[in-house]
Amino acid sequence: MATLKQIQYFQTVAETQSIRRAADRLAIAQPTLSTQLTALEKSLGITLFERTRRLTQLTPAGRQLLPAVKQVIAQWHEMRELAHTLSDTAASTHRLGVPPTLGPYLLPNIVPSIHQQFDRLKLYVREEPPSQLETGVVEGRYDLALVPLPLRSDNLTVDVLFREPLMLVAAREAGLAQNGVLREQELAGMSILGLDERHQLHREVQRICERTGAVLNRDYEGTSLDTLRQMVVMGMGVAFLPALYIRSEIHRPEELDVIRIEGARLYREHALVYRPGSPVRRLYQDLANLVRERMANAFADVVTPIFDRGG
Amino acid sequence: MATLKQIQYFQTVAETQSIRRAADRLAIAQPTLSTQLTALEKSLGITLFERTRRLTQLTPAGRQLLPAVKQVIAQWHEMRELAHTLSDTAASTHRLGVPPTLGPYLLPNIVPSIHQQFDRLKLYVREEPPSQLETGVVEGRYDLALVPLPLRSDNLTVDVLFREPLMLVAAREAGLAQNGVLREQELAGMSILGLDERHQLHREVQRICERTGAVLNRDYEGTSLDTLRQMVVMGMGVAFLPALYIRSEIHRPEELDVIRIEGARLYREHALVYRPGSPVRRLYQDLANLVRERMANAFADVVTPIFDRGG
DNA sequence: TTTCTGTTATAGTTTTTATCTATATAGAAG
DNA sequence: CTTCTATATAGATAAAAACTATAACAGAAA
Repeated sequence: MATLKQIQYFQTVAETQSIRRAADRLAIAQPTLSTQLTALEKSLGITLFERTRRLTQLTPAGRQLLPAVKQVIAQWHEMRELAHTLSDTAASTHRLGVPPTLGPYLLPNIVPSIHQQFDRLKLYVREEPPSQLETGVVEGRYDLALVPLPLRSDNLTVDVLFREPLMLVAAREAGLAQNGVLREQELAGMSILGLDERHQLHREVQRICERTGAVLNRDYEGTSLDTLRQMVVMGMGVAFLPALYIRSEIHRPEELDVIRIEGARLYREHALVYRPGSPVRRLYQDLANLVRERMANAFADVVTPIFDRGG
Repeated sequence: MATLKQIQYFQTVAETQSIRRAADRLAIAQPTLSTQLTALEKSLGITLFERTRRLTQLTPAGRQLLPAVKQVIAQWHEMRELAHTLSDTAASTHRLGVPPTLGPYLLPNIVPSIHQQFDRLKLYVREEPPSQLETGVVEGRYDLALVPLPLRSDNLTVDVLFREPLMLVAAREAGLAQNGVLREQELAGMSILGLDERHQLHREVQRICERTGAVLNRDYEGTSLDTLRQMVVMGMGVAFLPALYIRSEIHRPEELDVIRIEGARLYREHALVYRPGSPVRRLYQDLANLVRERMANAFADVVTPIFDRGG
């Protein structure tokens, strides 16, 4: 069937113009080479060499086949080189899924650290709603994903990363801010703006409202954190926004008040998930740790890293 | 060592996302595929697949190696296709050597016939003095050559093609032409112009002069048949020119007389030579026959094809 | 839960094929 | 004519690729 070995043999004989010398160079016995050469010729249906005692040289057909043979060998070497660089698992491109309410505000803060520690690792990042991220990882469209807890699937490995508070954001003119803090009870009856229901955050805010007696305004829903924020600025109501978004995007305190709610468990938790069978799960664990450490070092005032709980 | 088979297996498993299905498609047993896949992974130092019961899918590294693998296989198929077209020996490019005093005047007459009969055969033609053509064929720089007889080498197969008369050419004003014929004796003492000694024709004319008593003028020698002819036109003397040259190049009879010498064996013989070991000698014999037939059909008045004598 | 089904991995065997050693054969050189 | 050197062939051995049978295991179904 024309093996790689055989075509390597072919090339060497063509170069050395001698079966004997080629055999030496290939470190095999001369009869082996003779046999393999004949086998190759038979499988190709071509006489490749004109064998004489003095020299073994290419036939016209063999001469014209040689470049094609070299191409095959060259491609093969290229493949092996690529395999070699890829043999470091951290040298591959991994497909990372992120939710739209987290990715843009978290990744810019951690990607540089990742590149610093795993300098040859590349991330192909895509944004999707968390539910689709989960199935995406299960079905293999992603290698790993950042998702909010709790998970629907139970067949994924979960590395919990950190807890991110949700802060109440109100227009400055509303005058809600009493030294930046409100008690949970004061939320009762308040009209809350949220995202549309395709976002995971919709449900999280919904749960908070149910618990605190606040009223989720379903007449106007944001399609992104940015539009939600604009709605607040325009005085349409107040909203719960994730701390990383606030830290990342809200820089003009004169327009908005950011208010912490006292006593309430107002936060969401993010985890890194991947298939338990992934041969590179170790790398993903390392990545998870890297994220936690980065959060602890530079974002301790914003989020709470979670080191102990595993998946 | 990563065989072609193995990387084909790799590709098939990647496509089918299942070892079982890939084994079916490859018409091998499933354990064989499992084993070979593992062997490939080991030899590449990469885990290519993430195997679960539900599906077997590529790892990030495997995903990135796949294009390179496809390249190798594609090149390999290309090589096999080329081999297939080359398996017709008459589909290759053969290196043909010709002497400068024959090639330009013979080839235009026979190449069309060759292309007609062997439509996919290609000839790479080079001109060199016959002695170098001979060694060129022996040493493998040429696949075959047209050379004048007799040969120096005795380790070449010789297919004698045809006999080409040498005609005496004189300036019209010299008035030598007596109805286009002279007797051999009349050559005695005549001053003959010839080519320089690097040409085979030099020696041939020299021999004729010795036999007939003519005198070879060594003060002025032509470097090609064309310059020799110009010397004759300018009245510097007479010369022996090959019949095919005359037929091909001399169209203005007013300038030159072409004279046949009666009774003398004034001719040269041309042969097609090639290495006896050449695997395509059969093709070369066919070519030789083609040339003879072409000469017999269209050039019977100029040359004498030789069908019987072999090498 | 247990069973059934489908998938991959492992064990052991057989077949194939690649390789070796020894030797035959045949040009080329002395 | 012998010797040298290169390739080819024969026969044996070793390597590896294939098979069958079966284990292990996850997920679906009973």
